[in-house]
Amino acid sequence: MNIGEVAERSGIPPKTIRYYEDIGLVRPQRSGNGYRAFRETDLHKLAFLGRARALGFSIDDCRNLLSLYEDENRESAQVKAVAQEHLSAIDDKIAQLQSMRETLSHLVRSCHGDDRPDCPILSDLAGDKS
Amino acid sequence: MNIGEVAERSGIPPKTIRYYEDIGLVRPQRSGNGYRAFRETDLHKLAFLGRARALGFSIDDCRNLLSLYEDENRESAQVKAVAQEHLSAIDDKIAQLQSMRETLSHLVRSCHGDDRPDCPILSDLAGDKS
DNA sequence: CTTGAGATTCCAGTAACTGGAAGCCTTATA
DNA sequence: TATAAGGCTTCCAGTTACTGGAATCTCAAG
Repeated sequence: MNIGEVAERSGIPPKTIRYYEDIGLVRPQRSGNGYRAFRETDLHKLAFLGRARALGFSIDDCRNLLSLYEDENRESAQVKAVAQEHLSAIDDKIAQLQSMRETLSHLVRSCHGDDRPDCPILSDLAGDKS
Repeated sequence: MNIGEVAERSGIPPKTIRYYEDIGLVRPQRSGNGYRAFRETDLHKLAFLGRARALGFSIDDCRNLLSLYEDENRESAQVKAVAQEHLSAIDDKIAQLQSMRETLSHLVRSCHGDDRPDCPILSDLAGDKS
């Protein structure tokens, strides 16, 4: 398989696949013409990566998960640990965003948003006390 | 004021303040010794930036908000538009994270997490049906 | 006079790609 | 057979918003 077909089938753009090779996540062989020659296992790996990335795992986590996946003797506890840590990072991020959202939506609601210059959003950012 | 004091009072680290000058967000004067000489207005601007950044506004948004802030003839509608767009970006991000969270927490719950290699998390990432 | 704190500049690295240029390789068509 | 289109290659640069570190300079205290 050439890179185009793999891209199509894995849903990962060619550029990204080349990047993943650069950083050692996949190691496709090469055909005589210098083109990358992907096997089914490479495709499988890339699809794995695509799903892990879609769940927000970092590249480093992905590397880790992939090696656990390929290790017959892994302990599921190791996988679970990675996932749990990521989950709690997601929770933190959600909490942070929700707090921003809270403040921001108050501000937006309080701004009349017309042609007058008076604006509580700017006042707040400027630090004006109430 | 030297950069250290401004950093202290604005809560923005010196490195970041220098960076903000690099990209033209603040333009402190210079004293004879080459040190940056900040006025109260610079400090005020930096505090403004700190608050905007804390609400998740991008540097570009900040630049925009700052210029609106300094424009006596702004229309509050412009400010509100920036804020609303950011708010909806935040909402999108929260939704995306919550969807990740959903999937991931199911997976985590379904993994027994012991010394056995069997792991639903990996199975899911590998694309195993059911 | 020396020492230490705080200031300066410049370079590089972070995360994970993405865009673009220049140039092969292959295939189809005129 | 010439050529044009499309896919592939590599390499360089840019993105976001800083942050760390090195080498050097300035200033105040003892």
